[in-house]
Amino acid sequence: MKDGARKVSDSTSQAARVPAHEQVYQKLREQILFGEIAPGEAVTIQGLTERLDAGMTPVREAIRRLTSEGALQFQGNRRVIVPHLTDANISEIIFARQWLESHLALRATERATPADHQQLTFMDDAVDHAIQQGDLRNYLEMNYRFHAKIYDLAGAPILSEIADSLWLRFGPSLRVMIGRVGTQNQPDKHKAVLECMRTGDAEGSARAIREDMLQGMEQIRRILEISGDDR
Amino acid sequence: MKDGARKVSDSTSQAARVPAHEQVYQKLREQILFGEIAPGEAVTIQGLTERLDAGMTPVREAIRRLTSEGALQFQGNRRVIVPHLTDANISEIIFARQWLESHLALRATERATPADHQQLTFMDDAVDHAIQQGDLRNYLEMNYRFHAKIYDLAGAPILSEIADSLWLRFGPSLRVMIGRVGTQNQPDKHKAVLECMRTGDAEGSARAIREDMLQGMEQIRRILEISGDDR
DNA sequence: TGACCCAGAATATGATCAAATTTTTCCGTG
DNA sequence: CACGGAAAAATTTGATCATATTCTGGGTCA
Repeated sequence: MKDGARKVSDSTSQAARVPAHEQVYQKLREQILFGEIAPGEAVTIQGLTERLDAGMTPVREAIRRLTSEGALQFQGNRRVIVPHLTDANISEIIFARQWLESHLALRATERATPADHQQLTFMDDAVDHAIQQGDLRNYLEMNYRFHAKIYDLAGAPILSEIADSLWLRFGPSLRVMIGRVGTQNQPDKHKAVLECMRTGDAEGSARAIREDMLQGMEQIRRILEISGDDR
Repeated sequence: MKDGARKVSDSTSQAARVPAHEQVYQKLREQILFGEIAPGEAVTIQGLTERLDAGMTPVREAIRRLTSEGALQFQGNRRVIVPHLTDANISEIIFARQWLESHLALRATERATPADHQQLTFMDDAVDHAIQQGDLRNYLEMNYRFHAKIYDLAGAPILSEIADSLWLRFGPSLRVMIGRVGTQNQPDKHKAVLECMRTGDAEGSARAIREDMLQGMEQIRRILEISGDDR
């Protein structure tokens, strides 16, 4: 009954170890994180089963997970959307990230090895490259990976998860903001962070990361304030 | 084929508006939060379908949600357990709760009305009552509700969610701790918090809540340190 | 001790039922 | 005669379950 043109177990040869619901989760997560789904846009189960070529159950589970993390939002009735950020939301996120990013950067600086410094430098170069190319999607991804690497280095899994989940909340709006302002106008403090990490200046890293974060978040706030039109 | 001895829609008469996966989530969440499932204990899908008298799909979704929130943990293979807390975990939770609880208490103090003060007083009385009775389960629940009410008053949904998810992480261990120490030896700072809230001393509330939290968390750390045996 | 087999548990699909939104139809009014 | 709006039909989408399939772990036998 399941004869021919299905995709039984050939998907990625040896990637069969990863359960479907996990794969679906990862894919959907990235699509939200990097703004492929706009704030306010609806996410339907059946739409995703086609879009991601998956069954209904795995999609369902992925949606639940992302809803828990604040990346998606129940819409009273049983619709699910990518939430809009309110001004109050942004304030909360800024408040939380001030603590989180500073602390994680501080710990990361203390624990990072030269090899880690090099990896971070590569990532930052990739960010710069994406900026030059005006490659929006790649900019978002590389910028995220830079920060995510720092989270990872901090060796604080719980705090890292919280930071990650915050990123999921503002990711879609970040994309809107950059889409309007352009990648060119994105000054970041990554160079300063790298310098501090190399010299072991943990406090300095924390301060630089905090400023980097604030720049971005305030820019999001400004853009979303002006244009409440993206619905 | 759906006629006879099934449980089609008779479960709770008019509670049909709440989806099953939501109900299952709430129930399982409480069971974890109030320590009915011990750290290290396995949680099986089929076990829950019986335990909560639910279908397999809703149970699955509830487990995914709780896993996202850190209340459950994938065990490499496809087992799911209530995670053990490590010493490092506790440090992270303390760090996070220090700023979260303080900030939420501060905001709550600024926004609370006399009616809210009264509700909090009732809740604290319930805590005291549970302590006198030595009613472990009720103590845990009322203590949680006291804090949750403060989160609610703060009017900061994102931060509240984070605080809630942290509670899910240490809930099971809190139960272990109190189960060993007894409800009697649980001094709390709730009275001080209430007094500060009534007089509008926001900083004072923040400090008192922070101390209350620290007391509890350090006690958990101490107990778990001594006895690595609960597995 | 190591390989094999079996039981049980988890993953994943498709079918089926229910709810909600959208579209269509129809009637009354200006 | 056209327009607006309410009611009803139709379509779309979500919720749940029964079932088939796959994988893990443990026990047994050589």
